[in-house]
Amino acid sequence: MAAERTTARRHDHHHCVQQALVSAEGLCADNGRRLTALRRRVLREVWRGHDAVKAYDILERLGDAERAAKPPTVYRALQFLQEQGLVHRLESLNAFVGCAEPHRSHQGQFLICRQCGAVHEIHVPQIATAVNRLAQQEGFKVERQMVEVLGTCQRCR
Amino acid sequence: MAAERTTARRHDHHHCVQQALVSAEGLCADNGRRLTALRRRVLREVWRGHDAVKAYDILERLGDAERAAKPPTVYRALQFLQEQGLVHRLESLNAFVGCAEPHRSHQGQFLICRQCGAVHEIHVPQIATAVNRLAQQEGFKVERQMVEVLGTCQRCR
DNA sequence: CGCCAATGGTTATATTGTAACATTTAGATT
DNA sequence: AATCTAAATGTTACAATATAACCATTGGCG
Repeated sequence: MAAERTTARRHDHHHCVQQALVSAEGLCADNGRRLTALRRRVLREVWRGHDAVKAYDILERLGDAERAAKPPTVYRALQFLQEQGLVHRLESLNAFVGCAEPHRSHQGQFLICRQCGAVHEIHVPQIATAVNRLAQQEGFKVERQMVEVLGTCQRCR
Repeated sequence: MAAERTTARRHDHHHCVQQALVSAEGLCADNGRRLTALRRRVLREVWRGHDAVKAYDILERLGDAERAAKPPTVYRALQFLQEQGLVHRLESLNAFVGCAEPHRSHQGQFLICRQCGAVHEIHVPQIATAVNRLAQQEGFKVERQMVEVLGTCQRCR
């Protein structure tokens, strides 16, 4: 159930999901890309809670009893969603999480709880700034920044 | 050959490797851990250059013609080396890189060139500071920070 | 309608990583 | 030195993650 996966404090998770879907519709429309049924379906699964979701978990939930979904189906949808900024990939977990603010440009900074799996996207501009400054010194052209902080969230302590 | 893998500008890479091995010996001695032949061998392979090395690449180079090495052999050695702080795992690449300063405590911050694969470990205390401050606000206990910056290095531009 | 580019299905396989148990080895102890 | 033991390594088997390549379908367009 969604209840056991939603994290942090209690909240109306249905609202989160709706928000994400509406956001996604808008964003895809703006970009002239199609948010197909499959992609919406996958996005929904990613938004099952606020923790990271594995590709193969989505896969399982996608298939009917008779015919199971195949990996490329999910990976393609996930790639699309990533390109649109609708989901982030958490490299340290090999998993995915929905982006709550796909409009805002950001780099992907996360607090990840080892205990409960909650993923909290953060926005610390100082990090990006410091990275960019150093990169500039080094003559390095930044394309993507990933910041993943593993630890224990407030609730789990 | 090592030459084609060493990155950034020309340098005496043999010196890097020696440095790393000496460092490793000292560190293990201090910690009362054994730097066995196998572990040294793996560390050497990780230090083949300054780019990230994949576990299965090490694996191939480990085995004799007759009997190939098996995955757990490499993964165990890598885990040991990570625990000692002698190598870092690059989550975004599923690969490993030697740590040039295993004594200094740090969080693992890297500039990774997509072109040539060069991995440049950086030390930007402002990042750790900013992360820690935010984590504190959130009541989040930090255990590990990962910062991986993908882009293009000076040479490749 | 008929075309075509985008999307999704399917098969097969590559890559990455681990569990579980057996064997060997290095160092401590007698 | 012989013996013991914990650490290290070997081995088998498999789990988990991901992609290549090719085919079928579909949705929008002239």
